[in-house]
Amino acid sequence: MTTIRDVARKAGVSVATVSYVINGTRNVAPETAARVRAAMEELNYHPNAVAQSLRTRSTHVIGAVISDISNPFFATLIKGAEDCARKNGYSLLICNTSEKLENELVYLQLLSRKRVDGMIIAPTGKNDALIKDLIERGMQIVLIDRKMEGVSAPAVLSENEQGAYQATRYLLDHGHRRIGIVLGLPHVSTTTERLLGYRRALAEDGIAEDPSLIVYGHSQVGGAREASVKLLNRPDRPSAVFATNNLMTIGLMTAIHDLGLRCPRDVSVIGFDDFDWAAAFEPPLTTVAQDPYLIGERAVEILFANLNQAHRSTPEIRIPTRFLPRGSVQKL
Amino acid sequence: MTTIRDVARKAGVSVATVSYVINGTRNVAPETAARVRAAMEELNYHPNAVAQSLRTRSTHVIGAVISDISNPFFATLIKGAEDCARKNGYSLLICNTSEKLENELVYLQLLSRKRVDGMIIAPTGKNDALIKDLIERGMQIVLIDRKMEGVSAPAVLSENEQGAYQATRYLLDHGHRRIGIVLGLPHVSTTTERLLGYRRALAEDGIAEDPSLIVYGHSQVGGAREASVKLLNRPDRPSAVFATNNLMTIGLMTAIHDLGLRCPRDVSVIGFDDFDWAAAFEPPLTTVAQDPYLIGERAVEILFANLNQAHRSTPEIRIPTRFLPRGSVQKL
DNA sequence: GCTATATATCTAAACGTTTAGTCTAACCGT
DNA sequence: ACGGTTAGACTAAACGTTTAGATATATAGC
Repeated sequence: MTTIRDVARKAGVSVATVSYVINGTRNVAPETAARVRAAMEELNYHPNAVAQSLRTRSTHVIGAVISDISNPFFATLIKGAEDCARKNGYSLLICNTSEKLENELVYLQLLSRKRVDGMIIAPTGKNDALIKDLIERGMQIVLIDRKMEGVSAPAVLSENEQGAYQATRYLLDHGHRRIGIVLGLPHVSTTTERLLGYRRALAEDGIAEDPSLIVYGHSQVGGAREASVKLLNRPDRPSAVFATNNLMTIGLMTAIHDLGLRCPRDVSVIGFDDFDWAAAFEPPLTTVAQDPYLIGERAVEILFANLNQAHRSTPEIRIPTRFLPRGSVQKL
Repeated sequence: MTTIRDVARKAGVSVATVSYVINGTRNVAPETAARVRAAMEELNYHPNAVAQSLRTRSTHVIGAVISDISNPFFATLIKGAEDCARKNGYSLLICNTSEKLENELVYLQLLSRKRVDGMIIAPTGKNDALIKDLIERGMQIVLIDRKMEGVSAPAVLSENEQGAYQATRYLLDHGHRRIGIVLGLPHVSTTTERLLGYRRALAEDGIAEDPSLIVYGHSQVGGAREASVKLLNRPDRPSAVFATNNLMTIGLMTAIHDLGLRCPRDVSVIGFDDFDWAAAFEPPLTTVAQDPYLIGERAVEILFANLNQAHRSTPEIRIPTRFLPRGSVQKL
């Protein structure tokens, strides 16, 4: 690999001068600059970003800690984050925790060692200690999708309560009284917030909550399928089910299919999260659409804003959801 | 940030000794080691990976250049790659080219400057020069999903020709004679290979190729929808259509839906790529399933193998596809 | 008791940049 | 002609590690 020293030698200048023409940080005579550039060209020189990082104490990398990149929600979120990062000359290092606290810990340590300039994190939820510690020692962190009580970091989240409320409200307005809900992981904020919205709508109509209608799929398709089967096999089967994320929705639809039921004839469905295929197949799915791309984008925007300010702000940004009525809900 | 020097001072030893206990590269007396570890603990010391990289000339990062992380195929591939990378102590830097040559060039330069230890690349296809150049100067590169003629790098690919052949064969066996095909990007190897399989099956039955049945969606849902609408609006509409990747499939299904047609009653469909939702909605989609997770995993396995060998091998690995007959094809 | 060997530790140079400080020569105004 | 300014270039220290080689001390063999 050719170094700045090689370039300097070839151009007959000092390494400092080469550095100045690369970065434009000081005046250098036009003809000298030209000679340096020619030398760089000829030697096919590319500055060593590792050395630059060591010296400048900035890696231009931001770490993205999510549960699972193969989940379309996070994949799209990361796309938004990456697009925004690249525009600002940054790259993204991705880390899949699989919702395991141990993985999250390992990754946070790793990113910290790699001296990333910041992180966006969808926390598993049980780990405030390390995150707090990182923030204290100056690491820039933005929470995405989920928040954590007690950590003072910006967070970019969906309007979960409102979205879930709308979905439930819609079902109630269509005459449904027994409404099941398939939730994801018990202890993350998205789950609790969506449950809250569901409850608010029910309460509004004076419907007593039936605990047997509230089931957890633990954010896995298989788990959602099992939970849904149990839910749908009850003698007093709900007439409608609200699945609170895309994996839950797939599990629920699979269960309906496997039980030989039809949607919406036998059971109405609303899903949280919208994707291309939701409209293209039968039934066209009624969904509460989140905007994961925007979440990712806003998160790194905020990260950069804080990176350039001495004092950091810790806003809680809420990205609105959109309710998309399609064909998976039947009027009773 | 606390440095190795701080630890050394606190433990009353030289920095070398601290380094030795961190890396276990030389004998150090047990009690000294204990003292050093205590100091590290107390100071909450985490080695600076940037400095380590500069010195050891290894970043433990591999670059992943793909077209679009929000495409589930690539998202799953990246998951496989990341899982394998992490097991070996490596991280993944992701780069979305959006199928644009210019982006690919920028990213390859960037990764090269960042001194990644290797790259896995799904090339846009028109850019052999830079990739060849990188390989020549010692960069470890593994091609994924697509290959490039003339570059001597390992490649991990699906059995595209065979998969497409099977799908077409299946349609022929079900009595279809006019079979449309919706292809992705014209110049990438996956497209040409899948077209080849389609042709082989048709030729086998002595069916003359009808160019009007071969359309391109340019690997975008919108493009696929438009192309499909044109295809299905022909007076001599094909009785079956083969969509050669997941985006094409969604575009095709959307077109069918928008035209008020029903699948499989009016038109039979087979898709390339299988995903959770393909089985859960109506019609349950008959697909040729790829194994993107395995592609990603094998790719970084090969990368690591070559990283540790003086002489590198450049195998072309083919990952088998699985044909999954479900409900979207009608017998004529 | 002496050499040979093994063990534990240290010194200092490197990895490839950036950048504060210094130097030189040219230019300017008076 | 001379001090003051400026433009352009250079020197060298620093960023935080690793590691080859030197040094010192203990252990063993005879």
